[in-house]
Amino acid sequence: MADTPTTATGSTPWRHIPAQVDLPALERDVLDHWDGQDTFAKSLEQTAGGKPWTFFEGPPTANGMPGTHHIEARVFKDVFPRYRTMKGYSVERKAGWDCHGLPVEVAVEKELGFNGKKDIEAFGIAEFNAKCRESVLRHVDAFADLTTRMGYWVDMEHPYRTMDPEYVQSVWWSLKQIHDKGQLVEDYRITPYCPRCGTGLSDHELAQGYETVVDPSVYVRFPLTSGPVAEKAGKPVSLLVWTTTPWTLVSNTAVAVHPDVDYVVATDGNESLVVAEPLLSALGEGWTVTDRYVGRDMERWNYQRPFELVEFPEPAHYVVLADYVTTEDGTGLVHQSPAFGADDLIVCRAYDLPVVNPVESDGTFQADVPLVGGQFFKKADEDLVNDLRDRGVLFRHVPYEHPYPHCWRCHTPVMYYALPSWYIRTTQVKDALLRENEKTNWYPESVKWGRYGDWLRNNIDWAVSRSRFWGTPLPIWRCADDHQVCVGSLAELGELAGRDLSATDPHRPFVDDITFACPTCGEESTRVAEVIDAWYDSGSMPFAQWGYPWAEGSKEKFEKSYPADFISEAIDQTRGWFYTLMAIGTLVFDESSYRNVACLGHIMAEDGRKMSKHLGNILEPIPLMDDHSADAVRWFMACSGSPWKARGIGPNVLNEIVRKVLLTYWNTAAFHALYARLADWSPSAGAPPVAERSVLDRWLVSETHRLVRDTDEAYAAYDTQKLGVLISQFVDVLSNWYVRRSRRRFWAGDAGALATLHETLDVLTRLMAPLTPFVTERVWQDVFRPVTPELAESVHLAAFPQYDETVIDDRLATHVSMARRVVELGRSARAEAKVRTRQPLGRALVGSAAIADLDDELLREIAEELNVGSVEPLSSAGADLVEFSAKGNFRQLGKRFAKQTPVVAGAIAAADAAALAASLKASGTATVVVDGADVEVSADEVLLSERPREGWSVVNEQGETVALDLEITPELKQAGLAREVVRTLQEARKNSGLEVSDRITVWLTSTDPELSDALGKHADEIAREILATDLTVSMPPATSSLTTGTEDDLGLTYWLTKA
RNA sequence: GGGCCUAUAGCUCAGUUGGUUAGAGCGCUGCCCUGAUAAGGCAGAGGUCACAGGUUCAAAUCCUGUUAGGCCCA
Repeated sequence: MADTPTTATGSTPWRHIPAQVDLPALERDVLDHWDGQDTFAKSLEQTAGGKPWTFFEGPPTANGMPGTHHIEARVFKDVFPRYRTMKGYSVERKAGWDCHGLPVEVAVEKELGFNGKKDIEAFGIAEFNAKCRESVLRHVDAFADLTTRMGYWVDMEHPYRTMDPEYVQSVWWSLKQIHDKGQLVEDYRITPYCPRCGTGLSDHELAQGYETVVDPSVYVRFPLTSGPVAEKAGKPVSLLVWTTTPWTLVSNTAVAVHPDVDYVVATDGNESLVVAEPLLSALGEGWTVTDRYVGRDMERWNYQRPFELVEFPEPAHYVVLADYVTTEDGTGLVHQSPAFGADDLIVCRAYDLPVVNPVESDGTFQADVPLVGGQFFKKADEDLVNDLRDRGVLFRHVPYEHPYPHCWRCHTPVMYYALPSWYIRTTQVKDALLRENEKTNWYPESVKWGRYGDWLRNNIDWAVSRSRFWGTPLPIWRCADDHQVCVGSLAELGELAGRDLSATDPHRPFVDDITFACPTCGEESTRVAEVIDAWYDSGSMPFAQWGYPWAEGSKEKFEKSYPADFISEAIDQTRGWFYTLMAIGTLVFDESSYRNVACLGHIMAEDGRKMSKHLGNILEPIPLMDDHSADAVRWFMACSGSPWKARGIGPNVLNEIVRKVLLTYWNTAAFHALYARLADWSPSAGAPPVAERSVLDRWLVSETHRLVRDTDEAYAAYDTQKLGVLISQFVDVLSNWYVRRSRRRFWAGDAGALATLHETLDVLTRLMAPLTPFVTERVWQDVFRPVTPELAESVHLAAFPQYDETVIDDRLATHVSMARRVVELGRSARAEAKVRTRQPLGRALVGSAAIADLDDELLREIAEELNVGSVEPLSSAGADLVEFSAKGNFRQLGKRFAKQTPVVAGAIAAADAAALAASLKASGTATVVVDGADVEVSADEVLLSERPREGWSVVNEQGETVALDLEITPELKQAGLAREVVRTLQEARKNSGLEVSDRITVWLTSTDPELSDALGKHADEIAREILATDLTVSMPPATSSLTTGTEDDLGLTYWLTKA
């Protein structure tokens, strides 16, 4: 690395790796290194011939600043391509920008101080769109900085942009495919509409304008004219219908009932009314039920409509079935007016009912409508209700308070209004969509047939047009006779228009000006006014990013990369990009465009609340990474908690990742480099065969292969949470068990230990590289490449490690974990006895179940770790010292005894444990008495534990026992004092700034006779431990300049100097 | 109003096919260990596993309902 702070030392290639490291500074260096070496490009070149593994980048809109939440999906979009690249796949990574859409227009409108579409038209569409074009790329640099800083490798040099002419023409081509199949059609769409402003409102605008108002709610009689109860003993029978918008009754078209709800006919003696049974109480007192029908049996009963004010194409005015009908309020019979309600329109369309709309676009009734002609729609309620009352069809009238949307600009009540709109008939490919979804792997799986599957099963046609300015123009031209031509490219348009249009900007207003003679009738064809939903743009990226099929080479690129192996975005894209990608792919190619999709939860502030300016809890992404390192942030995004759930990020959790994972890993590598350098060891020097290495080496080799196997599986299954658990646990046990227990061998330059740790760190570095690409690169450059120059020049150009299943030794794993367990219990026993670890003890006794798993090598490790002379079986203390207890193993017993389990377990607990133990040991079975009968139980059905009676410090947990012999002989006492002296001098060495390998000269004096005795007997051992070439038990010569100190508790005074 | 997700220690979260005494980290207290470490270990305090029913010999785990929060949609 260019300006690395690490340096080669002397003749050895081993670099000095500092134990402390500034991760953010390290990352800046690594970024420079990648930049200088062109590492990303090399990784693509190196794998160019490999099997393709395709990833699609979901395009962000760059008209806002990137936030910390943007890092989340980008981590997933980086980790798996890096992993696949290390596995030899060719992974193309093209960035993209989403350029069109209403949010862009709204932002520009706000900048210009505009107040609606009229202002834009006055300003000029060309000028307005130019502003949008500029706005949408305003923060591309900020996104690029974020992308670079976090180590997301994606090609930002050649991104696709949804506004580029090549992209737009590709979108046109796909729309033409859909139009030619008759699946892109014009129809009515119910839009929230402000009649004063004359404009539709977006959902976002609508949400801002809710106000609580009091509307008349009316219960109206609709007399039946057909069906089994139309005539009831000469008395009229009516459907009772409830509505809060009496003005829509003028255009009543049908009445909807729920197919599965029970409806009743009730009479008060004068008349009969039909209502849903759960809402019978709406009628009041004195009504008796005479008949009942399930909703689905009422289908197509005819009735007489409430007003005869407008002409109506028949057939209409009958009962229809609709699942959305509820029995929460009203009567369970819902008035349908498809021009003014989205649900109404869907339901009525299914019955082919007409859409009758007597209201002008300014919100007034058409002038020729009797009674209410010319009236504003809301104002007409009063006259209409009065008329209903006068004619005796009004059953009840009550004021109804509810939230109703108003225009956020002018507070005019919003009208839900049928406007012509272009639809893609996705309902026609619903079965194909369900089929494609079945083939898709969702992470987490619950989304597949949960939130997303529900959306597909309830699929509705996609209203794809927008009456706006900045978007892909809908490429449909038509003449007065509605002969439509959907144009698939500028070349095609040029042919129709008879001139070269290849350089035309395919946006409004330029394409609006192009007209041609209708190919069918010769009359003038003009473009329809709309642009398309920007979601269609982004859902087209699998082919449009290559300009398919027009751009040169686009066919090859497209065919090679469709469908994608992997996409990932946050959960809010289920009905957004995840849907539009699948829908467009299925419509155009009859195949969804992705196979695996990771669907992430949202990123919150550390307090679990949404990050917002209002709360002042926003964490800016780049400062966050500069404070904690990008690797830590990446690790958080991938491995902390479940990525499928909302998660809070902040300094606490990031600091923990740095300390527990990144620095522990770094430090283990630094430790290895330190002792490999001191031993002048080389990986090429050859090491003893694994089978001849020490037990901990053999164990670590096995665990390393296990880790490769498990992480490889986790990567392949997109399970980053599991990766985090596997790697962090491995790093912890590597540092705090393997290295800790092996330190003496490293000090001695043991080739087996050095080779084992070297190999393990190599593997660990590779398999962590996709997650934490910075620190692993630095370790690769500073620890591995200097000593093995033939290695790949970057860890990201190296191969993912391989494993050998036959090397994974489960028995050895069990044995080592038992050893660790015994150590844990031994420490606990020491703490309980209040005997410090530096005081050697004679022996530890271990329960017989545990000791069966421990060979001599492991017993030695335990003895050393616990500072005891030997570890022996508990039974060696003499049989009568041991006390047994027995418990039933519920899980085992449950299989055999089911209901009797607790009784048998009780019998085991009540039995003579010593006899039970003896019998199990002798024959493998034992007999207990259950309800007077003998029952035979086997060894695995009984949990035995044993403990000595007294004079020992004993810890007994979950069947395992460790006992410490607390007798401290004079020899042990002195050995303990020697350990204290060693400890004191090691501390002094460290404080005086000596290197770990420096040799020293030492003088010691004591004021305590017992200590003096110990110094005399253990002088050689002390000298060896503290690397003293010369140790004198006396005062030093008066002239020397020395480090000195005293340890009062011991009565020790020391002087030392570098030898 | 509908659908989905979530609810476990003060905080952040694990918890396999139901099974013995529900775990970890952070934080707190005490002690210990340290020739790489910003570490590590042992112990202590801290839990009505949101609530209410149900299934079962046995429920944090399976079922039903309720409450609260989140997301999407109306």
